Amino acid sequence: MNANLLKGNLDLILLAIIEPSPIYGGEITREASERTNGYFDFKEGTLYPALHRLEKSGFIKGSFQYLPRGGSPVKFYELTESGKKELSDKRREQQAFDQAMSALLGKS
Amino acid sequence: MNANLLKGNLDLILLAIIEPSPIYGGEITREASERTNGYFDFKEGTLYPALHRLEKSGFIKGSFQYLPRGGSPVKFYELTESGKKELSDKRREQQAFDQAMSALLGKS
DNA sequence: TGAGAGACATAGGATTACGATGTCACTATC
DNA sequence: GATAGTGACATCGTAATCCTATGTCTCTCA
Repeated sequence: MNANLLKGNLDLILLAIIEPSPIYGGEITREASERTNGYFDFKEGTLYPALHRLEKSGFIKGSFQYLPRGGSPVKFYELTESGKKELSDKRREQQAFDQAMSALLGKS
Repeated sequence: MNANLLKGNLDLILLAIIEPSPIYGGEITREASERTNGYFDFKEGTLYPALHRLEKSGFIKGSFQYLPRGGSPVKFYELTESGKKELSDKRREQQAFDQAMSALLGKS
């Protein structure tokens, strides 16, 4: 996978994965990988700074919780209201970009 | 336009615009803008370093030529054989990324 | 001759993905 | 019960890349 293609799309992807229900870091990576047949494989140095960025911007909110199976507590993230708006904005933005790309490349 | 979305896609766009026939910088910008109704508006600080990068990589080849209407000579670029291969590789890469994005976002 | 336009060029800053590394709490094994 | 292993979270430094700002050069036109 070309790393640069991810730039500018990572936030959108994370917001979209978090949207349905609270989820923590490791599960986000697994979800992204499974749903794309291994195409996406977020590294920790990619995922965690991005989550912090989103939290700092107020788009997501995290809280540590214990899993039923024990172990260390994990940080569950969920969308804030502002995050929901950001998600739909970014979806639109991405569609506009896709459309422009198609106009240049010719959809084939 | 979100600048980050362009990252990793600029080379593909330039190669695609250059492919049909030799073209110089200013015309590339105009072409990109016209075909996307003004969505793309490459800045000089974006365009020229990118062209240099592609030329240094051997994907395009430039030569100064005078325009019929006079003025300073302009630098026409055209694809090399290696550039044609790069273009088709990048097209494929982009399609794979699109597909993965759709799998995550749900094409709607 | 001087102002302006068009094309090409590049340095510096900002953003962002990622490799490398570290910490911490718990689990399993010997 | 000491030791090694695992999963999750965290952060530093690097590399890549787009863009703002600035500059130069050539030609045209007033």
